[in-house]
Amino acid sequence: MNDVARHAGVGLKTVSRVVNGEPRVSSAMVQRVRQAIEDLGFRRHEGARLLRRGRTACVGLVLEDVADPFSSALTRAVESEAWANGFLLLTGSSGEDAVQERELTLAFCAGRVDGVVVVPAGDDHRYLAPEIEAGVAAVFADRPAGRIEADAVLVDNTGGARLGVGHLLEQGHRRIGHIGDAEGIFTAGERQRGYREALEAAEVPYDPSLVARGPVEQEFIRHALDRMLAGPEPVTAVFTGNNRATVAVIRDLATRERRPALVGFDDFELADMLSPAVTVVAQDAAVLGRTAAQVLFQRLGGDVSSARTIELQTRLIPRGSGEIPA
Amino acid sequence: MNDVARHAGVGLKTVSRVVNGEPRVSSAMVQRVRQAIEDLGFRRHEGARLLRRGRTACVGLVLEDVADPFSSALTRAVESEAWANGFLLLTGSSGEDAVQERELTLAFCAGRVDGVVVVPAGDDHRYLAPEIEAGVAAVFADRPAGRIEADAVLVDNTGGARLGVGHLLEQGHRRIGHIGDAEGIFTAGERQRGYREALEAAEVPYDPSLVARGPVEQEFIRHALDRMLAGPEPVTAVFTGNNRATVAVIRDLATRERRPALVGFDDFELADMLSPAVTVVAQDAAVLGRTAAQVLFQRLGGDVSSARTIELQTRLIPRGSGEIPA
DNA sequence: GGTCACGGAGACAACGTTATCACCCACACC
DNA sequence: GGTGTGGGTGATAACGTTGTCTCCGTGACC
Repeated sequence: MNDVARHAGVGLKTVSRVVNGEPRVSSAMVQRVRQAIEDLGFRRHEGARLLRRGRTACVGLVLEDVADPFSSALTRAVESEAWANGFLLLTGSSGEDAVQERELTLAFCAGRVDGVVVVPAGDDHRYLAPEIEAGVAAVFADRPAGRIEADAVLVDNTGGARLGVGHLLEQGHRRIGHIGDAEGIFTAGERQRGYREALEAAEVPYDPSLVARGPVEQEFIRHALDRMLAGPEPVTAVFTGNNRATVAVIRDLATRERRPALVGFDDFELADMLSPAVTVVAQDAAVLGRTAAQVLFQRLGGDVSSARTIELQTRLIPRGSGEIPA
Repeated sequence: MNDVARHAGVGLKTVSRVVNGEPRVSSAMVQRVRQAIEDLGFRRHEGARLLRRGRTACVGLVLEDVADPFSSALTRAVESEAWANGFLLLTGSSGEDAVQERELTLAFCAGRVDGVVVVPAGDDHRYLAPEIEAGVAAVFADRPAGRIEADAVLVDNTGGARLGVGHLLEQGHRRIGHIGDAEGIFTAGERQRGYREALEAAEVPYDPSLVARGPVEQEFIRHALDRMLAGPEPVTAVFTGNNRATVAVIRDLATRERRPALVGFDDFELADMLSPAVTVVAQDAAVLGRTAAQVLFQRLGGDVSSARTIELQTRLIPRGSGEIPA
């Protein structure tokens, strides 16, 4: 910029004014400066600018795994919202690991993003308090923050699970198994609660031995189904707590004679093309991402009202796999 | 940092030294500074640091669409490579639009990323020349750069298509249709070339009326299949040029009586669970992303050898849909 | 004709780091 | 006892912007 100023024979500040399109510069000056910029191939150094201004125009997004379809839809939504606000988006995957989540989030904050959207893996986010204190906006998506007050955009997991299990109960099922994510994952707990509530509302006893929660590994799923389908009172239906589990169950059931009814939480591509087509409780990742980003930008825009939680609704998409009668 | 220095009663530079773990600081000093940092909750300002050092420790990734499974696998790979090198990753979707790609890439460069991995949408990348001149490393992934010299990591699209079409020819098919991405998309052209080469190698005449290239919209696919399946010599097999087209074709075929054999370029989740399970030519997005990132970091590490192009191999995964005899 | 307002321009200090250099002291060497 | 030598430390100047303040005209107003 110094070079430009010299080359145009004007003051440094005048160049700055032209670059920023500030008023009160005579058109002759503008011309000269423009020409000099052209000649020297000058480009404003964003880093320096933001050092001075105190903002980076970047927001961070911490996900469980970028490659997960739920995450990618969420990313897409946050990205387009960010872009619309003139912000760039940094992304990173926590791999469902609380330490990694923390490292990543703090790395973003150290890089001085203006805000972060976090799909938390851990349940203690006190580490973020100093950052929030320092002015970083933080919005939690899909799962709430642990041990700090913060904005969150969630899905009505319990209600969704009730919807899915209710659908199975309507078909006459009374022995309904549940396979969900490991202990400690917020959404999984909420969905299990919905499963239980639906059963109890229908006066079907809740049987803990029909619930399997653990890592979504083909091995784990196989054991769980073995157990549920064995014995004098095998399950006639299964409610899965996430789409990876749903797919794993479908894979496993393909190897078996007995095919229980199935309803899964979270939709996935080609669910309608399988036979039978898979009934799911759909949550809208795009809306989730968009909403979270909107809250974030409201905060960045100066909204200092107290933290709020938004809960999005789910909807049942009956496709057939839930309608196999008991 | 000034505050820390005052609080600890030491010089500014000493704080800097402690923060950066530089040698030649007495342990007493380290203690005092550490304490002061603790007391004041000091955190190094990355922006200022990088302004001084000239690097941002950020790389950008420009994709067609973050939400596409191919892209997400690629993202994941680039991300983990970046993270391993201590870099943060910025992502953005071009939406297969050359203008958007350019805007996004330049926005990354303006944000002073140290390098970019670009899955190009356009075919003219001269706009990147000044940036590369200015020291930004650029690696193209999946498709080559247009009108500039740059590193590229590609897939052997032509060979892959030959593989897929060859598989159909082996099953006795002679009327094989091809549905691929619109004109102007590099990979689509290459795959169509492979399709043609395979036919000619088998002395089957290449019939342009059996080729449909356009946007992956259900409507377009329907028309294409209508045409291919009508007339006195309908196709007995279809080779699709990308996974979105493959899925669209499967969706469409589900509504028809006549079911031609099908081989698709690019694998997708649940391809093995459909009936018939879908035979595909698989390309490894993770390897592609990892390789591109590795080349990028070699460049950032000071490798100034001339631009090179790496081509990755594909492999055929026979699952059944290609084995329907003519 | 003096003052006032205002448009146009530049000097200078900041933003928060790091690099360079100079300094001081202690110890070993001739 | 001078003279290196080298570890430990701090002043100071960058890095490339933008905010603030000042300055200089020019025309309008009393």
